[in-house]
Amino acid sequence: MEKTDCNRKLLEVATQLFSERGLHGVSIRELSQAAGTSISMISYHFGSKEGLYSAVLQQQFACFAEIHEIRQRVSDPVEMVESYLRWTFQRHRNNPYLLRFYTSELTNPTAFFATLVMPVIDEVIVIMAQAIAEGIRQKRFRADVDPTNAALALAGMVNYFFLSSQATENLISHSPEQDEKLVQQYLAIFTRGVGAP
Amino acid sequence: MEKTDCNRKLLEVATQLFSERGLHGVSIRELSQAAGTSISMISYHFGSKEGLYSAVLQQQFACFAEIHEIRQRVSDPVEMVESYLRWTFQRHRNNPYLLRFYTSELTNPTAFFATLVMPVIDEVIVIMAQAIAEGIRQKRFRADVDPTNAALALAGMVNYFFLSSQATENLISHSPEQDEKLVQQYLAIFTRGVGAP
DNA sequence: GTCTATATTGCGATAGAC
DNA sequence: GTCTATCGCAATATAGAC
Repeated sequence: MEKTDCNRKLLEVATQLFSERGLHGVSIRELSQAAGTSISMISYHFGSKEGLYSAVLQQQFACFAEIHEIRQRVSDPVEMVESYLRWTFQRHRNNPYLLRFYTSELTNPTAFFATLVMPVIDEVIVIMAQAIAEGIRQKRFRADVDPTNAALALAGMVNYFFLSSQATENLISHSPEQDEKLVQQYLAIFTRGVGAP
Repeated sequence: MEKTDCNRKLLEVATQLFSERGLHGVSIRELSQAAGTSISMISYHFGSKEGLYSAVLQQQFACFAEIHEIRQRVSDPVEMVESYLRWTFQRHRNNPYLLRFYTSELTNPTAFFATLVMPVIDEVIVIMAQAIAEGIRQKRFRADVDPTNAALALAGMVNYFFLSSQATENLISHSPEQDEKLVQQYLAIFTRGVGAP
């Protein structure tokens, strides 16, 4: 293997294997073998197995920063909800491993949860809660809606579609062609749900 | 330790430890030590570490069968949604470990996912989709709502509240005293969201 | 930068005494 | 039914050659 192509390949296979079986479910033997390199390359490039996991995690969660650009571009609350939904669908489509790290860290947090995961999740929730609060101020959303709780409900609806896909593959199509239809369904449910009468 | 009190104690500590760190994150040494017994008791009572994990899983997911009683007792679609929400809150409150096994199995499925987990999840989704379809037939919900997708959205809203609790403990109260308020918020968002105009 | 070989620790499972 | 002791193996990490 040439130069530090080894580095890239390790990150690639680690992303898949860690996402499928978690930090403890994969050995550095299997990782190095799947990457077509030797076991010592993990320590050399990433310090340790946990160092490799941490590098994967950082790569996975980098896309959450995009929420800031969206917030800057979109001012209308309803448009913000629609943008969030479409962005979230695209995020999961562009990166089929993301949700596994996301939920795996939420339910069985590793040492990196507090520094790498929780901050970016909170940022998104806070920004969406702000958008919803703005909708309430504009009297387009009901005054008795709790912005943070509504933001969680919104995130829950869309993320659960991907979270449950393993269990519901026989009940509903998960084809990307349905995505825009689903965005509109969730948008309709949510905006009518929190909308002023 | 007397008689097969050992059995009970092992199940108890295994439930906590497996929920926190997953099947691969806990060793039988640690399990037996935490249970105040010896390592060989796991093989003796449960065959293997995986056998113990399987026993825990069955115990955890037994409560999902309660959905059948609810369905039998409640005929009104809106009432069914409210009953589902309250039942789900109670399920998570009665058993703080349930959601971890639930999502851990969804994202990093073990050998038991297909037989122990997926069937009970699907049952709940199917029953709720039936209730929503009935609401559409009664023209109380909109005709353009997809029942299965709406059932997933409903499940997503409420489950995500618990799923994200580790990340959002600084953003929103997770005290049980708020539960009824949250049930009403989710009920309002969902029924208005899918409701006929 | 990458390999092979190895040191060391911890794993799951079980044999055999009681 | 429960224990101690141990087997065989796989784990992470690293030393040292190239």
